[in-house]
Amino acid sequence: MSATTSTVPAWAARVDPCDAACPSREMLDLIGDRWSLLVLLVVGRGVRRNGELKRHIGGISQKMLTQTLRALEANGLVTRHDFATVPPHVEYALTPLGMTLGDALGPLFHWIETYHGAVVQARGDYAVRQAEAA
Amino acid sequence: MSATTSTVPAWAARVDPCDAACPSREMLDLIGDRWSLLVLLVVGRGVRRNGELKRHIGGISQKMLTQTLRALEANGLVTRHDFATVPPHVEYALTPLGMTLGDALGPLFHWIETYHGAVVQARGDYAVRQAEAA
DNA sequence: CTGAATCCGCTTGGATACTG
DNA sequence: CAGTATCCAAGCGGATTCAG
Repeated sequence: MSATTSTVPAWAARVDPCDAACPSREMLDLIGDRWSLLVLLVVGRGVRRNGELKRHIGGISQKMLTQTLRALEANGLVTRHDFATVPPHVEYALTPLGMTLGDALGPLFHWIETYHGAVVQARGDYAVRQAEAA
Repeated sequence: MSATTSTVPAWAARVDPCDAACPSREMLDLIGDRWSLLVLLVVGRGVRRNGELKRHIGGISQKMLTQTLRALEANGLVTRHDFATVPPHVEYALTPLGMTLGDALGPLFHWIETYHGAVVQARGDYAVRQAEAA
């Protein structure tokens, strides 16, 4: 560790957002929307069919579900299997690549569980501080 | 591997997106925007001042930088220290809570580095498949 | 230097109706 | 059941301007 600015956490040194061409940008865009992580999660749970997914992910519209699934498919994270039957039957599943992403997301979900309470409280404290300042 | 649906990855069992009141929803919303993760990352790197941050995070506007910092502050992830001097001097830093989130994001950043190439290739393959189908 | 405030275009995303 | 297409409102977010 050298002197100057060096106290950089390990996790912060890995990507370079300064560079617009950096993978972090487009990858962050892919998962940085309202539904991708949720869909990834539920598909990872083994929910495979369109209707089931829509019922499981409360609040998602058909449009966004399809759109999100297509994006995930286009990026090699989920597979889409159309049985070409009548009535239609389509099944989605995670690819091996998608599963590795799921694994990488594990700590994040764990953090959410663990620290959600702390965030809520911090939010309350902040609101109080704002009120006092005003 | 058992037969029916039971093969649920460990990471997929942790949160319940079905429940609109589930922490996963609001937490996912907080980080699921264009800039939050980036700002969190750069602040984690020790970049503390407004101007520096804007220069480091290519493409971010003053408006979004301030807005994002305020949101992170309101959720207890970063601190804002105003030195109340002329000219103005303000410094941002991660809270301990913010650092734990950074830690939880480490595997995700690592995944991005590791599998970015695979995603790009998958994207190419998908495009080819689309072209052939058409 | 830090940042608040305004204007405004573009995208996001929901509701609905329609197809196979 | 699965999915597309269209319409349209809301808000995200950038550029600019003003202030302390």
